[in-house]
Amino acid sequence: MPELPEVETVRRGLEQVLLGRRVVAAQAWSPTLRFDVPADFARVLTGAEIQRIDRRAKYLLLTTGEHVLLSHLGMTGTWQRFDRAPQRRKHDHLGLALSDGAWLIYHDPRRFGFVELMRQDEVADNAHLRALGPEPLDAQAFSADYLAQALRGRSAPIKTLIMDQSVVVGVGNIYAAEALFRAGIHPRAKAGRVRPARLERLVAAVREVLAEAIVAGGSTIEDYRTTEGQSGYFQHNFAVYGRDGQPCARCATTLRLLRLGGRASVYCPKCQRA
DNA sequence: CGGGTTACCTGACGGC
DNA sequence: TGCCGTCAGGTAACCC
Repeated sequence: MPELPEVETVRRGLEQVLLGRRVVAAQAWSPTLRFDVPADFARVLTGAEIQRIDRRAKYLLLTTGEHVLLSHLGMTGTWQRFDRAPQRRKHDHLGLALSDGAWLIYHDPRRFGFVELMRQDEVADNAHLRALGPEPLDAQAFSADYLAQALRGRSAPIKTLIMDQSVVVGVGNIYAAEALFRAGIHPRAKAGRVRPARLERLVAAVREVLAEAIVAGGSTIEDYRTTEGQSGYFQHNFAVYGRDGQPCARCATTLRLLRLGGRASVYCPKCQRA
């Protein structure tokens, strides 16, 4: 589900919910998500004060005095706030009771998400975080020059590689498709052969589409919700994602569907060229 | 190493 | 109604 704009929206929501409150009780109802829930989840978080909430790539990092809770939402994970202890629903896996009486619940039907606990000094070499590429909204780190160097010599489709979190983070299937449309690049173009001027457009398009989607609170296809349970609304602005068979908004050509690495990839055969 | 496929899990939807 | 196949915002583990 959630790509960078959705995770960033959740991060902002969690700041509202958590900062300045204490976790008075923590519970893990499910022993495993994608991976095992840490056995000391409840012990470590009970009594903790969350001092900061950061996002790196599609990961959320909740920092207490000593520990960091790493959370990835997978495809269908949500962190949702309730005014008071809610009735436990199917697929509610984790719960945090807060000092203001609110509860924060991690809900994830497919259980592709996961949480991990570590000490602050272990963050830098955490296996999930270590190999990540630059943040796309960091203009210094994610430049056309950087991207050209990262893609040099690579024959995989450009779409596959901009979704590769070691090349650039935060871009998933929706925003890859949207950014490639905006940049006029065919999703199957061989990554190492895309000319510098077009990489320049792609870098700009990635940044633009992500920034617009953050403003819109992300995109809700089905499961994604903010901490307040709201849907995002960027899905109303999709130019290509989920629109195969419909006319291109720019040139009216019928949008086509490709499958790359098992992922649906919709594009305009006229506006997007290899 | 790079590139490609499969697996993880549940639910929704379409076809029969 | 129900069964079966397919698909879904991600990523890690395999294979060659």
